[in-house]
This record gives sequence, C-alpha cells and structure tokens, in this order.
Amino acid sequence: MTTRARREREKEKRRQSILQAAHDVFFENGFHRATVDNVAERAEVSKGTVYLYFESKETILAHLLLETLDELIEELEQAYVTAESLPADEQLRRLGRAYLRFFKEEPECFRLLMAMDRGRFQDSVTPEVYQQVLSASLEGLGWVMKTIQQGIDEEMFRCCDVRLAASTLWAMLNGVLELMNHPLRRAMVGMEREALYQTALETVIQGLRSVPQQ
Amino acid sequence: MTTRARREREKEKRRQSILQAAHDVFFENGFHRATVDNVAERAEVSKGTVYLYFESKETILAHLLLETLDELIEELEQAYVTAESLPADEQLRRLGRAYLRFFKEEPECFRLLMAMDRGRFQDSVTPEVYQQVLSASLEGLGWVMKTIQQGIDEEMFRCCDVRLAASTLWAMLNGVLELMNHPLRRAMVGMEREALYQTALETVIQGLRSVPQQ
DNA sequence: TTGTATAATGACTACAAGTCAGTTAATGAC
DNA sequence: GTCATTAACTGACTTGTAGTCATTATACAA
Repeated sequence: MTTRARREREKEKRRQSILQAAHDVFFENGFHRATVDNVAERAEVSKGTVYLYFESKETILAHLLLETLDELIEELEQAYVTAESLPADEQLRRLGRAYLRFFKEEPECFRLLMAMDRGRFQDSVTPEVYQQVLSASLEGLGWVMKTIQQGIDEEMFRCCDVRLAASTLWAMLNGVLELMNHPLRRAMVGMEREALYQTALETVIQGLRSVPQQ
Repeated sequence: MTTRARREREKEKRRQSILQAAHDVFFENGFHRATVDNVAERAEVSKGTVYLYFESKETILAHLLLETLDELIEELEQAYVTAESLPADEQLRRLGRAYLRFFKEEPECFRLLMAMDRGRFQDSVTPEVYQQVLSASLEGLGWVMKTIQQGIDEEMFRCCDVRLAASTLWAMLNGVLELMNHPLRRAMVGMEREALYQTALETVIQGLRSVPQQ
C-alpha cells in the first residue's frame, strides 16, 4: 500500500502550501488585517479546506511561528558553537547579536511571537500547540544558560542561579526589542535601535559580572 | 448662562460613568472578550451613546490607560521625591520597586499598555490619543533620567548618555514584567516573579556602574 | 462498474463593531 | 403656557469576518 504514503505526502504538501500562503498574507498587511479568506484564496483552496488543516486563524500563525523559532534556535546554536572557545562574555555578545540579527530580518515575527499570549490567542490555540512554542523558546534559552554556566565556571560571572540569570537576560533583551520594534515608542525615546540593544546587552553582561544574585 | 456649565459637567459625568463601566467590564474578562454592548449595558446607556463619547472600543481603553498612567507617574514622582537624598543606586531601586508594585496591583493594565501597539489598536485610535499615552510614558521616564543623571554626577554610574541608559533600563524592566505577567512563559522558566524582577533590577544597576556606553 | 472513504467546497451562521435615521428631552424666546 | 431649536440619546441595521457543515467531487479497491 504505497498509496497511503503518497496521500500522506500530498496532504503534507497542501498543508505547507497553506502555511506558505498564510505567511505571505499575514506578513503583507499584518496578522489582524489578514483574513482567512485571503489565505484560502492565496493558497488556491476554499476556506473550508484551510479549516480542515488548521483549527483557527491563530493556530495557523502558531505553526508559522514554530517554524521560525526552529530557525532561530539553529542560529543560536551556531553562534554558540562558533564561539565556544571564547570567554563567556564574548560568547554572550555573539548570542545576543545573533538574536538581534534574526529579528531584524523578521521584525513582524517578533511582534507576533510576543503577542501570542494576548487577545484571542489564548482562546483559539490548543494547549499542545502552545506548549510546542514554549518548549522551542526553552531550547533557545538553553544556549544562553550554557554560556552563563561557562562564565560562572570561569569565575567571570558572579550569579549563582544560571536559569534565573538566563531568563532575566532573555526577558530584558525582549523588552528592548519590543521597544525597538514599536515605531512610536522608539520615536519617543529618540534612540537608534542598535544603540539601545547594544547598551542593553553590554549593561547586562557587565551586571552579570558583579551581581551575586540571591 | 450657567446652564452651559452644568451641561458640560453632566456630559463629563456620563463620560466618566462610561469609562468606569468599561473598566469593570474590560478587567473582568479581558479586553477582547468584552463587548461594547456589555459596556453600554453596564453604564446603563445605549451602544450609540458610548460611540457618542468615544470613537472606538480601543479609544475607550486608551483613555482608561491614560488615567492609570497618571497614577503611575505620581507614584514614580513620590518614589523619587522621598529617595532624593539617597545614593543614586538606591534611588533607582526605589523607582524600580514602585514600578513593580504598581503593576502588581494592576497586571491587566500592564498587559494592555504593552498591547497598545498591536492589532486593531493602531487602526482604531487617533494619533492624538496615541500621542497622549506616549507623552505620559515619557514623563515617567523623566524620573528615571533624573536619577541616572544624579548617579553620573556622583560618579557612581559610568554611562554617558542619560536618555539611552534610562530607556534601556525601562525597556528591560518591561521585558521582565512581560515575562512575569505571562503565566505559561513564567512556568516555562520556572521562576518566582519577584526573583526575576529583583535580579533584573540589580543586574541593570550594577551594569550602569561599569558600562561607559558609546 | 460501483461502493466507500477521503478530500474539498462554499453557502451559511454567529457574533461583534460601528452607523445613522429617528425619537426624546431640555432650554429659552415669545 | 406654547412652540421652535438644539442637544442628547436610542436601537435596529449594516458590515465584516471567523468558523461550520451539509453537500459534492475525487480516488481507490474490490
């Protein structure tokens, strides 16, 4: 029964083409302005078919974001691996810059990732999908934790709770990215995007040197 | 013509009662689950009347947030004033904790403030209202800048761009608050809210001591 | 050829934001 | 007191869009 296998492949193909269409449509005018009818039209299927493959508009987005997160994790891994022999502060700098680089290419993606916990999202996405997004984020955090641990071993960093330090670093950089991403808020502080991020990264790295947490 | 004045007062009263109703309804079940009909019903007016006073659901929220921001700014001012004679790092700690205290009482409010730049918001709120929210935020940032400037004068902080440092600090704390506010993400990092915020604040303060930015 | 399962469709429902023609109420001129 | 004018208010209606489901088309195996 090789038919079964082919059917599976074809289904997967259709699924991918819907995802691709959704990517185009969502990123063209933003998620909330895009309609599921737009996605269906772009994918050359009916709206019903879209709902055959995904439970809700939000679920489509979640799956798009999952794919993007996978790419991000790979980039972080690569940054970690190529910097493994450097001192921990330099490693962190590399990781931080890789993070920035990634979201500079896909700013809409960052916005959507951050928005995932708001509005209709919590109601429309099944816990499983949600969980997947979270564990992908966790994986990324892993590389930061590894680096910080190395810094502690080298006696460069004074923090004693690696996870706490990594989470904080991650949250803080997200906060800066969020500010950078928001045109009006950024205009308000009147700063260059890069300068903000650079300062944040450097401040945190220096802070890790001298904060014996807890 | 004292009638005119009374009319004005009565209009303002109605406006306030709609805002109060909106506050109740929005914070009871979250903004996106609340309907304008709910707000109208709670305020004991028709939906049309609500739209007589506010242009859109989002605008109602913006005005609610503006009032909350005013309170926040007052709290920050108070924290600044009562800590004015202390060393700058301690002042920053006080400001940071006041910020945390405020949003611990109104977590929904923080979420909504952060969400203001997403989704329907940009389309539904007039630039004027938007501007008001931003300048309120700026006012809050002013207290942080004052404190950091003092730290530079005392030669405690090494940063040379006060605005850059303050913006970064603010953005980073927002990032942590956002993580804290999000139940699933917080579960993911498995940290206590307070510990995260505490660590972030301390890390940044220490970072400011040793980062000669630019 | 035909019965069955699988995939796809699009007209339809539900729901909520926002509108506007029409109603009601207050005010003030006479 | 009556009437005209203005301001405030109403709620049925329009519009837009997410999500459903009865129906139809297609592919395959017997």
